[in-house]
Amino acid sequence: MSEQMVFRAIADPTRRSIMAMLAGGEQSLGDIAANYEMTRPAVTKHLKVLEQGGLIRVRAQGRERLHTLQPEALKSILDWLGFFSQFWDEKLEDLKQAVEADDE
Amino acid sequence: MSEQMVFRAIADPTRRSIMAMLAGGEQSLGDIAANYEMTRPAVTKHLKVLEQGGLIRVRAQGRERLHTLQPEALKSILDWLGFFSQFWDEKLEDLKQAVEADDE
DNA sequence: TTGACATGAAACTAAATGGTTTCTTATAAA
DNA sequence: TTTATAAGAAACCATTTAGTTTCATGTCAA
Repeated sequence: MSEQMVFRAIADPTRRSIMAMLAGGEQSLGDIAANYEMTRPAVTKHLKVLEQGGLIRVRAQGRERLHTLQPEALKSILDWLGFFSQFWDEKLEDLKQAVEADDE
Repeated sequence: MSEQMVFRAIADPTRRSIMAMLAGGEQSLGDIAANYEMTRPAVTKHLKVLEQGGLIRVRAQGRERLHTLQPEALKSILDWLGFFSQFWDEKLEDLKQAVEADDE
């Protein structure tokens, strides 16, 4: 679950779309795949990449596998953006610190 | 310069490293390439991807090409993160709005 | 307990990606 | 005006990626 895996995971538009969909709540592979032209195995692979990046959690229930968004994993991205905010706008850095303080 | 090109550009660790380096100021291809094991043409390709994502600007000076960081392009990423902050932490959304208000 | 259904796994393919080498062009400096 | 330097361009290669098809497995329901 390295930082790199998060960047990799969000690089693909289909995966970002899946994340947006899961923001609406837990969904099975079938539910998710119904929204795309591609086959289920293709969607499964995207879900695996998202899981490796820590962006979703998977839970088996009966013969289904339910996927839930894990948006906290996006903090790596926020950290990275924070570095550049030095050269851009100090407010992003402030926000980042606020979010982190919120963690405890 | 689509949103996708920004996500694609930052997906590669070498390119993120180049961005960090350029945060220190304008640099020529030679300057940048000196910091990597790979050949100059390889670095050139990375720079092209960064340029396509709007993350750097290139300016010719004599026989050199000077590259400067364009961190504003990272706003697409911030926007996208902002959507998920709904499901995570409202503070990120606040920050995003603050940054955008700052634009005028 | 048979059948249908949700998923996993494996083998394969096409295209994109990250890299190389070689060659050319433009500018600066001796 | 040669010569050296900075970079672009093109052709090529290996690996990864995003997708497919086919087959196997586990679970629910008739």
